[in-house]
Amino acid sequence: MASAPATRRPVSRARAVATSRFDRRLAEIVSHATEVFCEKGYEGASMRDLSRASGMSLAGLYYYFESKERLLFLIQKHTFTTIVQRLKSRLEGVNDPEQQIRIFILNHLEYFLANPASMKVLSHEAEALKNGFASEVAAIKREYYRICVGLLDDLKRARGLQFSTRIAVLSLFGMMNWIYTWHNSRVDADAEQLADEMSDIFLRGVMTGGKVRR
Amino acid sequence: MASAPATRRPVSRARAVATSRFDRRLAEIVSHATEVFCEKGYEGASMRDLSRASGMSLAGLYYYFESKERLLFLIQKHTFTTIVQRLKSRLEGVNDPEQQIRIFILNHLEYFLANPASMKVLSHEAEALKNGFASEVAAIKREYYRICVGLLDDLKRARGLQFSTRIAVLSLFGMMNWIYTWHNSRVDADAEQLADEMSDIFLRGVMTGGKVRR
DNA sequence: CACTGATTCGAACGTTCGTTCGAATCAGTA
DNA sequence: TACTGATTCGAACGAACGTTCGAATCAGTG
Repeated sequence: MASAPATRRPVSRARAVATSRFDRRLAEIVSHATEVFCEKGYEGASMRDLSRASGMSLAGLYYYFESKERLLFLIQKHTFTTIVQRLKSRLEGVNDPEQQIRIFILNHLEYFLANPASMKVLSHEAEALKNGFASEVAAIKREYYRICVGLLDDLKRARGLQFSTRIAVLSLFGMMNWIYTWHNSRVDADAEQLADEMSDIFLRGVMTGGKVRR
Repeated sequence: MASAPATRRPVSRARAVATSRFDRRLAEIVSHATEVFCEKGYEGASMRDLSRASGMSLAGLYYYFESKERLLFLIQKHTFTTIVQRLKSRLEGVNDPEQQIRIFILNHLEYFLANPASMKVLSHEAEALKNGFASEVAAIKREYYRICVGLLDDLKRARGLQFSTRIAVLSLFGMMNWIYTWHNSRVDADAEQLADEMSDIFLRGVMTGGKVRR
């Protein structure tokens, strides 16, 4: 999250207090905006919608960020950074490739179900940003993708498997990210069980040798 | 596809000719609009964009459909209807559940890669329609979903398997539909090979008994 | 040719869009 | 208390939005 007004950074002597006040308010706005973007889509949501949702005047919002696009950027960057950071800390000390992949899936789904609006905005509005904003988020995405590729390559090496890592990783992402289109917390399982079921399907699918056909 | 101007149906004596002329022109517009919706999103694409892409004046477009929303509806309905129709004809005469599922996947991916723009608009703009338009497309989607559930239930019965059909079907849809976010025809395999790889992952995943863990 | 309905378009409608600006208000120090 | 920078807002900007309308053009028949 940023820590300066959209226009000019206030060099305040009471830095800690002023900065945190600003950041807290920005975080509130980001949170409300996430819900609105989730519901109406980035293009479909107007600044006036965001104003209404956050209880702040239209003009007031621009004290916290310089454009609607930057607001989407803040949401995506924060969400993606958090999920990668949590993943790294969870993977520490685990060496078995299969366990690592199960952790990858669990981490992804737990965050997904705990922050469905953020994750929908991240998944569904992936093409909405342009130029600098887009490339910064793309860099995080690439890192996240690379981590998963690494885990799968480890698994292949450890078990002497043969399959296209690219297809496998992207299929896995598809399984996981598609959830935003169907998950209903009132009828569907929680993250842990969902992660188990998807992990089973994916890992068996990728680890079982020989053709299933016939 | 419809067969009447947006406002009032022309009761022409040369029905065959007039109707087909109208339909041909509408199909061209739909085709151009699909590309534009694919590239800029439904909300992000303006009627002026569609006018430019199809080479017809802004006002002229409204002779062929009564609103931007109805145009999206035409795209989605035609795409979905076609894919379901092809699936049904391909499934005829096949009885083995595993083969049926492989056909389901192949049919989906072949259409996906042959009509990437249509399928992206279908997948990505699933929530853009409202009320009547939305429910008509939702009905086709439900039928498509139900077919896949039926095939998987058959497989479970035939092989004595145990897994959540709902999770399996939706995971499979995720794998397949996510393709629009990553497929690059210059580096990725063709539909047949892709379908084989995804079928292998999915079917092994769902058919392999016992825990893989440990 | 004249006639008719199908097709196309320029121009404009009223609305909403993202953003800006200057003035007002607030909070915190001196 | 007076002062200062942080924060908020009403009002407006020009641009772009989806849609409409009446007139012009086209194609096909008599």
